[in-house]
Amino acid sequence: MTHIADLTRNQTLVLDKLSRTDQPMSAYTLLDELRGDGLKAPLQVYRALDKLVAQGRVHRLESISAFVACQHPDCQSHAATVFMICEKCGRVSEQADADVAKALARMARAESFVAEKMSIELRGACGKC
Amino acid sequence: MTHIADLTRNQTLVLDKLSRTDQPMSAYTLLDELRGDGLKAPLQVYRALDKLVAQGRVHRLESISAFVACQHPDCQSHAATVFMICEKCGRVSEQADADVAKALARMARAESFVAEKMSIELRGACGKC
DNA sequence: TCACTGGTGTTATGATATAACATATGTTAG
DNA sequence: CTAACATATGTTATATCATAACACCAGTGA
Repeated sequence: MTHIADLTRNQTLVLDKLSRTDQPMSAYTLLDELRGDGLKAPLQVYRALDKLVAQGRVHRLESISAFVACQHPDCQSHAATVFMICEKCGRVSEQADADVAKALARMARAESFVAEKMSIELRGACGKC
Repeated sequence: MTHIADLTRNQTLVLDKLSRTDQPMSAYTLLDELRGDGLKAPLQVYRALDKLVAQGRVHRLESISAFVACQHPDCQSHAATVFMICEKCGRVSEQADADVAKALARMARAESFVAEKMSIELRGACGKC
């Protein structure tokens, strides 16, 4: 049922880079760090990111225009995904939560709103900071 | 020029413009529409927006890099504010919800995370579309 | 008066993202 | 096989979003 598509070279480079850090990265930072691997233009990174995000392997943090590798074993779950972004150390915690999902589903229903994408992002200070 | 409350001229221009539409606007769209009122540079708009957002009179929609006037009578409430953004007609519905706020507060507590800002945005199709 | 604060105006620049077009490669139907 | 199609890629240029830096001015309070 869950088909894992094979990644192309550029997608692999981007996902590998994101997976090896615990912090989100901007598309241009990714590009800079992948120049040694032959990437030269923003579009090469953005196209790879588009695919990875569509597959759920990478998430875009809207509030900081950056990307993180999915930390979640199964991102196909129907629970809402909440990102807690530490503004001091930059680290991001990704948590799914059924209560949030239920409350949002109820709100959407009340408005006859059909949600296709959702982003829930908290910014502040993590426990270590 | 009639100033609203304690707002400056530029802040008043920006808030007026945002209040007269039911759709979010980008900073540059605001600038274009306010050129007739004497605004000439992006910073004039961004500075006004910064103040208005800090006061809670305007919200920034992170996922679409746009701004909306607050639709909420009392935005000082402690409930989480959820934005439902229709990708067809562009209209935005702003709703506060205690259940969402509680669930997010519980999650943050569990991680010892201290949230300073939060953004909750659903994108999809509204009831009319 | 003088320092301080906050708003304004202006030019320049930085940061994020996509358009448009050319080329290549793999898959599939005829 | 090969024509048609879909998809990935490379490249240049451009669009879109946001801030840095500096100068000026007006109000406030010691």
